[in-house]
Amino acid sequence: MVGDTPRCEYLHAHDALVERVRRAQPDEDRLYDLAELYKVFGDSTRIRILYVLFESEMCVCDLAQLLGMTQSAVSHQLRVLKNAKLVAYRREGKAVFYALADDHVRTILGQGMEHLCEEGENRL
Amino acid sequence: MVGDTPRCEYLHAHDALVERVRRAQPDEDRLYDLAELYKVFGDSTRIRILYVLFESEMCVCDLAQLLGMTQSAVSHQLRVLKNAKLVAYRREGKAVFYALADDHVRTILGQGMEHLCEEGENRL
DNA sequence: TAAACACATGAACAATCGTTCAACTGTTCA
DNA sequence: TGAACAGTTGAACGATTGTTCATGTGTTTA
Repeated sequence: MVGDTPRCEYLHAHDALVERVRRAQPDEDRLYDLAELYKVFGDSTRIRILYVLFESEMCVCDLAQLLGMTQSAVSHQLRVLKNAKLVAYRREGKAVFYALADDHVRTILGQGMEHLCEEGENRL
Repeated sequence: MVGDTPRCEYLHAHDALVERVRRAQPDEDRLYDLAELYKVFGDSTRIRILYVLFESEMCVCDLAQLLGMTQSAVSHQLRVLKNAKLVAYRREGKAVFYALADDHVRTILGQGMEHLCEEGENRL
């Protein structure tokens, strides 16, 4: 975006470090996809849905009722979760049941929650 | 938000489940904070910054140079990361050096990256 | 002290995101 | 087959978000 940003004077001293770190970076595309993944977790409605599914698979209607939301809104969010491979679904008559896709989602949620808890503890 | 959403007919059959799951949910505030945390990870610029700091602590100017961004833009994002307790900083003369706050951040990044890699593998 | 430097911050604009409303699939049952 | 139901989808509006530009803060050095 910017090519003529003024560089700090001691930059040449850090040049080797900067270059080494730059080479250690993953592909930009991969980092972009990673951000997209976390963006899916970054909405309280979707987090609530995931935590419900953490306990049990559930149909859209029950989800909407439990969360106090429109079926439409829930369905839109389930679509996002489905595209990110975070939930799986199965049809049973007129109803569609959703569940967490795999244990990976559980782990990620757990890690995040741990970080929140540690904040209050001042573990330095 | 919605109180008069039409309920599916078999809802009364699921009532016990819904109620049990509802009671198992963490506080709303906690889930909200968790979403806020992931929101911080949910931006490719911040992910890039975190992955750079994954390799080494670095001053703002070098970060800006490495990422091809304005010092201002980097500084704004570092502020967000700092507020979320994801990075720590120390002053050395005119420069300020940033680093990952703790190993928790590393774990979360690693878990996310693993999920991305597994997507391609069709591990069903 | 005054200038230069590294960084932080506030305002504002463009872009992205989540919800609502309305219409549309697809399944079941009379 | 046709009505009722569970769920999906598209368009649009309001709110949130990230960058830029300009200015402010704090440290060093002449």
